[in-house]
Amino acid sequence: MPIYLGEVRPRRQEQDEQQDPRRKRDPDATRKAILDAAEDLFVCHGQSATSLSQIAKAAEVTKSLIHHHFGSKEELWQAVQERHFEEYFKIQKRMISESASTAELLGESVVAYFRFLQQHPRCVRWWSWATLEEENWATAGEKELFELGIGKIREAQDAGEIRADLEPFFIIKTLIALPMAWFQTRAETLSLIDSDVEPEALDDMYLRDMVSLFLDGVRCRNGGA
Amino acid sequence: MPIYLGEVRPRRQEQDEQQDPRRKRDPDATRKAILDAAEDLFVCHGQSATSLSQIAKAAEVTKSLIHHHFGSKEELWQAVQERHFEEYFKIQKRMISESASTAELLGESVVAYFRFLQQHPRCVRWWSWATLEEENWATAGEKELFELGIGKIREAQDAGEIRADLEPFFIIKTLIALPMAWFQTRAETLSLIDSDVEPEALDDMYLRDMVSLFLDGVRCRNGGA
DNA sequence: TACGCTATTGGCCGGTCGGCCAATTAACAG
DNA sequence: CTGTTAATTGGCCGACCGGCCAATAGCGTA
Repeated sequence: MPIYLGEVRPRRQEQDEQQDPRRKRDPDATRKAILDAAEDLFVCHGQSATSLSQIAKAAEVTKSLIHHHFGSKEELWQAVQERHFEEYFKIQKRMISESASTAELLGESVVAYFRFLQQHPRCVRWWSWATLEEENWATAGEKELFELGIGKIREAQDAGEIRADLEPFFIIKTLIALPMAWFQTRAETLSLIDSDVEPEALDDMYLRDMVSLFLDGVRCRNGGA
Repeated sequence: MPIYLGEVRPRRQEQDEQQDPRRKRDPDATRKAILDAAEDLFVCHGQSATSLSQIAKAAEVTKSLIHHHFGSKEELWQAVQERHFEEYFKIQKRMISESASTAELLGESVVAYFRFLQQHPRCVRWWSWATLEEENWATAGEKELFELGIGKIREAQDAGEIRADLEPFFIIKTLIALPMAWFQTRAETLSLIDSDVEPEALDDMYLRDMVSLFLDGVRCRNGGA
């Protein structure tokens, strides 16, 4: 004996019906709605704290439909992850490819990465969940990204722009760590700061010092040693 | 899927019975056993993926007993967290206080912090869970730690050992981020490296380059600019 | 010894979990 | 128009969740 807990709104609004009133089934839109809702909730609460019921409700879909399209909760998580990282790798790859391999390569890269994470807070949280909730193997896309970056750094090292005594892999690790860690702990940092600067201003202040420190750390010294 | 960072030892071994066979109740030992088991499982799987039944089984205790001693699951998590961070802050505070505030302060500090995390992998994971699973406010202990570190850095800046144009708070952020991020992504890194170097050797290689980069970034340049 | 306190136990609760299944029905190919 | 496919639905399942409670039993104390 089901109980009506309020009205169930249709997944597709009236505008959609005007666009195509005959179409009452749309598996692609359904899949997207489920993926979107799942990404929201997974990013917010993590996988194990998110139930299929919540996802179904948020996507305005029945729970059975999730199983129909994705199989299990685990497979849904994988599907969301694939879509997420596909987008991420595409953007990062373009970023690295477009960057010059000479003078201020690393400075531009770290700023670009910082701005990217600033505009995509989901990336930070998703990546954090992923490293905690599953065995973390490097994917092919990740390897490709590192190879690309290592190549660029080697060029800059050969050109004498960057210290040759530092392993390029570790430089990239540092480049990634500094922006990522900042946004991972952003809320905590804000509560740690007494003054009432706006978050964006604080971001910029950190970025300036961080880039300065990083560049001084990787650049060749004039005086040697 | 999950990573096990240590086994849960039985609460009372046979030796204990020999020590005091009459003693069949020991609330303190029980509390400790529950906290130990909870810490193991929370660190491994996070709070929401850990059930009270699992904790009870691991601690060799009934579920009711957990509620008796700690109230709710949430309160148990808090209790574990308090015990964990109390230990953490004590060690860190001693580390900072003992460090000199002159020449190689930051070099020693970052190495010490790196070694600490290397020997306490739980800290990395616990801290990661904490930043994801709960609203993260800076605690009093954390504030104290930062104040302490900022003071030390200011002294070094006044002594001309460290660049005065960098905000001490951000220097500390960097100092923490570089070791933390390394161990957060350690498994992924190992799968990314083709060669079969031992993990400890890789740690040392990263540490050397990271410290060198960090010190070059914060130290005053002879030539100015 | 007897009593009170509480650590400890086993059993139970309502609710929710992930997952499965049969029935319905829209879309489409012939 | 008819048959096939598959998107979609509601209902159901056993398992397990966190939490509660009455009963038991070991300990300190009077």
